[in-house]
Amino acid sequence: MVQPERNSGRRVTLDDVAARAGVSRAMASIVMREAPGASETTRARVLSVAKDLGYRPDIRARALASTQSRLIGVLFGAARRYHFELLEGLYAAAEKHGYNLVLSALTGDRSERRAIEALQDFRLDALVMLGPATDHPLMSGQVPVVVVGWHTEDPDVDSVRHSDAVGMDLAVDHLVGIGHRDIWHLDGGKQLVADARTAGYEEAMARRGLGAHTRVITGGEDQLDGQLAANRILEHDRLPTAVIAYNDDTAAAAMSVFAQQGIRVPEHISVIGWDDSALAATPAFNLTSVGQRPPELAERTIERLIARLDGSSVALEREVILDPHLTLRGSTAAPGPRSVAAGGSDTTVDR
Amino acid sequence: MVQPERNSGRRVTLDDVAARAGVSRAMASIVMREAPGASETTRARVLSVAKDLGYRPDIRARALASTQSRLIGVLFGAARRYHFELLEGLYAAAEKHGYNLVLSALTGDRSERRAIEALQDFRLDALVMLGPATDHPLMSGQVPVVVVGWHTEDPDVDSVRHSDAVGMDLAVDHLVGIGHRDIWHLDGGKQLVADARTAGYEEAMARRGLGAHTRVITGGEDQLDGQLAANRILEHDRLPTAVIAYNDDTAAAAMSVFAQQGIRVPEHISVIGWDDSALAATPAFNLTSVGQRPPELAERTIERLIARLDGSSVALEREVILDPHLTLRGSTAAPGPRSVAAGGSDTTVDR
DNA sequence: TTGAAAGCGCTACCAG
DNA sequence: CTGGTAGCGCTTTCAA
Repeated sequence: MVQPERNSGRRVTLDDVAARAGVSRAMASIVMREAPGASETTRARVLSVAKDLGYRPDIRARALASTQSRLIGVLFGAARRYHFELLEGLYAAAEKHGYNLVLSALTGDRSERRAIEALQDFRLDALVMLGPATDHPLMSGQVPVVVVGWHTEDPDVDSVRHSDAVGMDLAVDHLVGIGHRDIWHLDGGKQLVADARTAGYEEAMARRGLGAHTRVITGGEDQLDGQLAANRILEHDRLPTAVIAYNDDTAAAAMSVFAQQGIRVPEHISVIGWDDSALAATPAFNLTSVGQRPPELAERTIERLIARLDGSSVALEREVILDPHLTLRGSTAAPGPRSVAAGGSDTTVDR
Repeated sequence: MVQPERNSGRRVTLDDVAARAGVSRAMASIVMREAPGASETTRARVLSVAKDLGYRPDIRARALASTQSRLIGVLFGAARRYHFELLEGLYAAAEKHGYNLVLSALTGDRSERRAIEALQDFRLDALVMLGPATDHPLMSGQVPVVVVGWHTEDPDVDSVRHSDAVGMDLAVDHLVGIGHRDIWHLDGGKQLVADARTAGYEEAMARRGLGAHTRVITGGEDQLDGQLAANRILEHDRLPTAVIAYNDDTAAAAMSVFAQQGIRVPEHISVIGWDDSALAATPAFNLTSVGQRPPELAERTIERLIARLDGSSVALEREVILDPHLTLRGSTAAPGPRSVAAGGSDTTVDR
């Protein structure tokens, strides 16, 4: 039941491994680093000894001795479900490339500056920012930085994200396709991503000659914002037949408000969310949603960082823009009275 | 595009500070560590030079040289709002004591073992577990471990949490006080905390002679679980007049389901959540909820860890159990037809 | 009080 | 391909 003591009090070092394998420490180091310069047999032997001894390299010593720390920082502002899904992918991708992740949360009391300082103490090789969406990340220029999910003008910052324009186009296209015209957008408030998404919505509507039906309702990014915005919608004399929300949280919140007012989704109003998160897949919401596969975003993010780090920058574009998809669920249907869509399996629409 | 040199190529080291201050490196080290053995004047001078130079100690070197890393690991399983609020407090408390936090998330693909291994590479001085609620944390016995929010039999693990029994008592007391008798519990599924909470509910009911009105509905911890459980409740011939949910997420989800079925809260049914999270405070839910102030939990957690680390364990109790409070909002009212409670300010009930 | 010196565990560079 | 040998930046004895 109790934790077994690690090999008589002292931890296993590279020297132990080298001695036991009958090679020099340098050799052992080469093998552990997967660096070139060791024969297959030696490599195999060292590896097996290391495993036997339960050797784990000391990242402190490793970082201190080398110019790299093999540490990637991840700064996240909100603990949204979507971020968590992204994290999952980041861990996997980083590990695959032999990197560790250092997480740093940006909480209310903790400014970006403080969070970054804490991160800098670890001597990161690179930084991934899931948020906050600022125009000029503080660590820009110091190490490779990639922001995921939004965009910045900073020439030193890469970005990996999905296209808001394409996503909006998919959403509007779907709705128009089943007969909607009065499609409103419940926006994300005043922030970079929200602006891009709103612009995408307006263009998509205009492109279909629905400029006159365009209407943007001020929203935000959390459930509370969604509730308030939904109430704001209900104040109008004539309701839209469909609403495209900024994200799944606000969409779900709006749905709840509608339900409380006896307005049924999708019979009376169709709702589309954004992120295609687990919340959207929840049976009670069963939300049609625009989404990017987080694992893919994560993979591309790490990939990009590694490329920068290796200097193997084969003509890197500063922005990686992926096409989102639209997952069709039960929250959208043709306008006007009709029965609920069958709760069958989800359908995905790609561009 | 390429890595710009930071501060004229080299970073500021302790030697730089020492040289500039005209003292030995050892002296500078003493000052930076706030260790005894330096005169006031020396200390002041060194500190000022360090600040001028923008010196930041290298935690890698520091950790390597000393037996301590001054790093506290935080393992979290779910990215729930409540955990995030807790994190906020942990950062503040750790910083106050001169410790850094290293976060590690437990995602689907990433078992506790892997997360712990990643953490161990940092040579943590201590570990805080927000989850998962296992009976025997893997790092137990290696470093001080405190689990927050639940309880374990492991004698090497401290725990800081609120009392589920007291919380349930507050909830049941409030409901009974305004006239409810048919009070059901929508439980948290099969996990440690859920069991404790269910037991608390049953005792609280029994204590008031309501044993016959006791009924536990199988639930879970996320919104989906809440939805399903709510539907399960609706299958009964006779509905309860009040429901105490396992947490705010399930409570909110249940409320949504009720609303969709035309059952109004609190007119037809009262609902109490748990965690008193931001979700509960959301106007649309306005949920009466049992809660603990996360900052307090966090503070006690770090405090306890430091005590263990310092060995200043003045007869430490293995468990710190705090009293939760009940925040009264609009989701509870006397049973039977009546109008909605005014949306005034929240009321808090302590024990 | 202060300074010199010995590592912490590892990487990286060197000549064999 | 291999085995010495410097350090990385800091803490920590131990004398002075």
